[in-house]
Formats: sequence, structure tokens, C-alpha cells
Amino acid sequence: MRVGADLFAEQSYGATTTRELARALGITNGTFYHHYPNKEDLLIEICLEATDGLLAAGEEAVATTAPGEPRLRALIAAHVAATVRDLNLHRTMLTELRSLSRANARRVTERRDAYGDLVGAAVRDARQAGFLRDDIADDVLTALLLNLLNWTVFWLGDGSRPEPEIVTTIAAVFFEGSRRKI
Amino acid sequence: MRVGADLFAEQSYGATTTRELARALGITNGTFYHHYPNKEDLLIEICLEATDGLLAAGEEAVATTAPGEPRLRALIAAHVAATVRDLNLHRTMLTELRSLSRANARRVTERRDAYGDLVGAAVRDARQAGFLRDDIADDVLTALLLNLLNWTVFWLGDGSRPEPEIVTTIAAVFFEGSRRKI
Amino acid sequence: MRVGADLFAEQSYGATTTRELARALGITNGTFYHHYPNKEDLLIEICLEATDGLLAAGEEAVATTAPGEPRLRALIAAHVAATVRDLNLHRTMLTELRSLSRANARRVTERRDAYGDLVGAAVRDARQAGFLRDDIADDVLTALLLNLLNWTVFWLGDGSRPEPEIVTTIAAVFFEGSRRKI
Amino acid sequence: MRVGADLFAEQSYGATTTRELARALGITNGTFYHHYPNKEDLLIEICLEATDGLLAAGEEAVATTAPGEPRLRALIAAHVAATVRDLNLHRTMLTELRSLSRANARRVTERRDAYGDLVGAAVRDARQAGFLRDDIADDVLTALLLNLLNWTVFWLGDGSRPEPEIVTTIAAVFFEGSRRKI
DNA sequence: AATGAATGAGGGTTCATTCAT
DNA sequence: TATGAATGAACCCTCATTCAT
Repeated sequence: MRVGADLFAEQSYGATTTRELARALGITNGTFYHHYPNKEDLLIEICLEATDGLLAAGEEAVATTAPGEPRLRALIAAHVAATVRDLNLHRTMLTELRSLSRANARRVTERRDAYGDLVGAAVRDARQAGFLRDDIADDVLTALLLNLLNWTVFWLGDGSRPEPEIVTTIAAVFFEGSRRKI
Repeated sequence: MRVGADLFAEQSYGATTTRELARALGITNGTFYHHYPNKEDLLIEICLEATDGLLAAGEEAVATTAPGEPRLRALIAAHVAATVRDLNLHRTMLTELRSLSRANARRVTERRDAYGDLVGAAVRDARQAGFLRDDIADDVLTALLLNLLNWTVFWLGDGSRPEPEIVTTIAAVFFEGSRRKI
Repeated sequence: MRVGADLFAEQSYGATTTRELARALGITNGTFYHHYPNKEDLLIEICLEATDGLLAAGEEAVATTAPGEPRLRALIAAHVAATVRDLNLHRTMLTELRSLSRANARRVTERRDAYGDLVGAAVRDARQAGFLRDDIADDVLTALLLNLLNWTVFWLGDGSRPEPEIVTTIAAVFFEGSRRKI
Repeated sequence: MRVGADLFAEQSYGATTTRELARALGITNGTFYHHYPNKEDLLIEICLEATDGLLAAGEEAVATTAPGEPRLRALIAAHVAATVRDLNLHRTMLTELRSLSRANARRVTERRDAYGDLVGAAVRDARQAGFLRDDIADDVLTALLLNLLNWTVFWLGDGSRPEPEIVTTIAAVFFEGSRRKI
């Protein structure tokens, strides 16, 4: 799975052959099919692993924090942590959804949507509790937060910045903005 | 090009055959090769059109505005405008870079980097002029701004929100953050 | 089709590769797929050509003869003629039915059954009109006649015996039996 | 062997995998190779069992009967009996000869030819002794008899007709023909 | 003797690309 | 310029067979 995610992330699912996959794993072409019934099944396993990891991390963050800003901070930290642990897993999940058959794609999007709802609920709660501004709709705010979180994975050159710095920076910008306070 | 971007965005470059491409254009398989020497050339053209559009819009925004927040606001507006005009062009550019040969990929990343530098310079100028906070490194701030800008294209369900709202919201969050002011 | 039937008859459908098929046709592997969507489609075309040929010949024999022995003789002649014209077509149809998908197999068996009914009706009419003995059930008599007809195709070493001799011999045995008359 | 013949008869030798074979036997893939060195050896064994059964039955019929019609009747009965006992064994032998390597195929055809000679000799003797008509060549008469015998196996829907009826009917048609006696 | 993972050759099929018309 | 048949390399996957356990 790790190896598959690396190849898929680097050269796309479609451009990765099962022979490359096997070679990268030190096995033969045929042996690959002992472990996966077909190429797509490896992809969906990768995607599900990624979404399930996010969901689990998110749920734990929600369960162990008070609503409002603390919870959102915890979600940001959890997301970055989950993401940093397996960069290519999440890269693949984000870009190769299209390569799944419709039925399998649904399984992944369902989980992705569940995660979006989790974050969305935290945002809504925080706003209703008076922690967040009222002039931006919850769903847009959520989308922007997910923008910040999701796509960081693509420029996060493995370990170039320490993870805590990334977390606090994203939180700082999301909560306080970038404008200098006078 | 438009048609190609639509297909590539929907089902990926690798999964789109030249026959599909031709059929979507109302021509035949063979005729496609009278207009493009090969499939990849269509992809480069799409990617370059996307990056060049961004670069041109960005340069114009820089040229017609004063440094600092106004310029950053103009860049945000320009980016969203360019992006909304051809959603699938930009989607394809962002996800199918990997499908280009190394040489062609370089041509695109060069332009993308140039655009990143353009935005980065505007951020640095703004910070140095005292408009932006000092406790976040320029490059990280730039990356987060690009996060907000770039990946909006994927959930921007064609026309679900009016463009000006998106622009002001992104600017609001980026500058002021989401926390309620007391 | 002729070439396909030759190969299928000689070495079985499963053992014949599309590459062999193409080579025997003087085309390439890929070109085969311009003419047939897949290997099975060639097989069903062969099978249908065989059954349709039999059906057409049988119907003409029925239409142009009086009921009773003359009609049965005509059917025997028509069957042998159709069969001798394309030995391998009929050999393939008879042995490779199993290699078709269930849906396609049904299309062939339907026609084969229709042909069986045609012959069966001629047998029944002949018996009811008093030309054939009463002590053997129609369907068994029909089956034995088809045995004589169908499987001759397998030992009919192309042209070893003149066709008219085969026809009259089959008819002689079927009508009169092999016992010497005193 | 029985199981193999069932599968081969139903879906052809080529379409039957060793895994299917093993599963049908309640063993695993690998265990199959403890009993047969390879798949083809199972097929030869089936084919030889079929031909040897016929030969043995035929020889016994010849040994225990007087030449002429009685011997031919005995041969018919013996053939049907041997055949009915293991329908799929004989079906497989008749249709899958092509799937054997040339050397192995020869071993089977030798026996099949020996059986043909056995029946042919009985026919020739009967004719020379004056039991059979003179106007049909021995070999053709033999071929037609074998037609009647061999291919009955394919429509003999296991047990639909009692075996004695089949035997007497084949003999009746072969000796007396189907025409009504006046 | 039994297992089942591993092998790798080879099969059916696809598809970017070419080229005669 | 447009066509679409032809090409052939390459892909995913299957399967007979092997072999360490």
C-alpha cells in the first residue's frame, strides 16, 4: 500500500503498471495478484486508508476537546498529523478518485463527505457559540479551512518544515488572518 | 482545448482516449492528428494556457495596483477570475502535471513557479511595508494563500456562488481570519 | 470466418490465439479487432453461419418437395451439401458451442433446435402418412437420422468420397437398413 | 477422473482450470499435482479409459458371439452399455482429442482406430457371410454404424430413455431401416 | 501427502499513432 | 484537410506449474 501510494502519487494511477508495482515490491507481476484481485483494489484500499485515518483522527479530536476554537485547533493538528504520516496516501486519495469505478468512488466520497461534515459541524458549533465571525457562511468557511488543510499535502516537501510550525501557522492564519495587528 | 480539458478533468488524461477526444469534437480519430502532433501536445497546450492566463492576470494586477493589501486583493480577484473562466483548464493543469514528460513538465512548472514568485513578491512587499504580520515566514504565508486560491477550483461547482462573494470571502479570511472581533 | 473455422476446428477455440488467427489472415493482432469486437464474436458468427446455412437449405428442401420419403431424401441431400461446402464451419459449430457465453450459446441452440424441429416434422409427417414404421418414436428416429447426418462431417475427409454416394448411402441405410434382402 | 470428465465435458478442457478441478475434488490447487504430473495427463487418462473401455467391451462381445448379425447386435449393445456408464468420459474423449499433444493424441487414436477395425471386421465378416447387403462398401457401412453409436452419447440425456430401448432401436434402424414394411 | 504463495509466460484487448486514399 | 483501417507495443490479468513449509 505504501509502495503503491508512492508510485501512484508520483506518476499517476493510470501510468503505473502492475509490473512496476510488482518490481517496486520485489515480487513478480503474478504475485501481485495473490494479494489484490486487481489494480483498482489497491487504489481503493489506499483511498479508504487515507479517509479512514482522517475520520478516526477527526473523531478523536472532537471527542477529546471542548467545542469552539479548541476543537478546531485540535482538528487542524489532527489533520496535519494524519496527513504528514502518509503524504502519498493522501495525495493519491485526493487526485485519483476519478480513476475509481463509480461504485468504489462512492465508497470513498462517502467517507470524505463524512469528514467534511465532521469539520463543518465543528465550525458551525464554534460560530454559534460566538467564537467565529457571523458574516461568512458556515459551509464556505469550512471549505476554506479544508482548502488550507487538504492541499498543504502537495507542497509539504517531506519534513522541510517541522510539523508543529505548520499546525500553528495554519491555525494562526485561519483564526487571526495575516494582517498585522496594530 | 476546452473539450480536451473537460475530458481530462473528468476522467483523467490517461483514461481519455484520442477516439473519445475526437468524438467529443465531432471529428474522427485520424483528423485529431492534423491539429496536434500527439496527445501530450494537447495537454501541454492546456497546461500552458492555464499558467499563462494566471501569469498575465497576475502581472496586470501587479502593474495596476499599489503595493500592500490592495495589490494582494487584486491578485486574489485576478486569480479567481482567471480560474472561474476555465475551471477544467485549471483543474487539468493542477492534477495532470505528472502526466507530462519531464521536459514538458518543466515548461509548465517554470511558469507556475514564476506565478508563485509573483504572488510571493507581493506578500513580501506587503509584509515589509508593514501590512502583514511578522511572525510568519513569507514563503509559508504565500503557500497558504495559494492553497486558498488554487484548490478552490475543485469545489467551485460551476456558478454555485457568485464570484465576487468568493473573492471577498477569501480575502476576508486571509487578511482578518475567521475569529469574531469583540 | 473460413480461416477462423479452420483453426478452431483443428486445434479448438480455446487453443487458438488471436495472434494465430491474425497471422493466418495475413493481418496483425490489432487489426483483427477492427473487424471483430472480440474473439467470441468470430465464433458466434461461425456458429450462426453454420446453423443458418442448414436452416435455409432445410427450408428450401421442405418447400420444394412432397411430404414423405421424397422430402426426407431431399433433407438428407441438402444437409450433406450444406455441410460438405464448409466442413470446418460445421465441425466448429458442433464442438465449440460450449465455448460461447450462455447468451450467445442460446442464439445458436435456438437455431439448431429449429432445424431439429424441421427435420422432426418431416419425420413425423412421413410416419403419419404411412411411409415410416410405427414402432419407433418420432423423436428417436429423428435423433438417429441427425446422428447419421451431423457427425458424418467429422470423418468426411475432404472429398474422399463423392458427395452423391454419401447421400444415397445414408438414405439407403436410413430407409432400408443394412440387412441383405432375400 | 470422473470429476475431470464432468468438467471437461461441460466447459471444455481448455476452459477448465486446475483450480476448478481441485475445488471440485475438495483439494487444493497444489495437491492436484501430487496425483497427476500435469493437466494433460488427466485428459489422456480420461481418453484412454474411454477407449480402453470400448475396446474391452467390444472384444468381449466378439469373443462371446457368433459372427454375423448376432455379433453386430452384441457390439451395439456393448458400445451403448460402455458409453452410458460414463457419458462424460466418452464425450470428453470424442471432443477433446484435439487438445492433446500430438504424441498423446496418437496413443488415443491408435486405440480408437483399433476399435474401428474391430467393428469394421465384424461388418465385413457379416457381409461376406451374406447377412448384409452388398451394394454398400464395408468401410462406409462401418462409419455409418459408428456414427449411430458414437454420437448418441451427446443427446443421451442421462437416463431419459432406458438403455435396452436405445440398443434395440439403433439395431432396428441399422439392420432394417426406417421404412414401413408392407 | 497437503498446502498455497510464488512464478512468469502468454492471452485477450486497447490505444496512440501512421498512412493510403 | 479528412478519413478510418492498419499497426504493434504494451497493458491487465490468468493460469499451469513449482516449491518451501
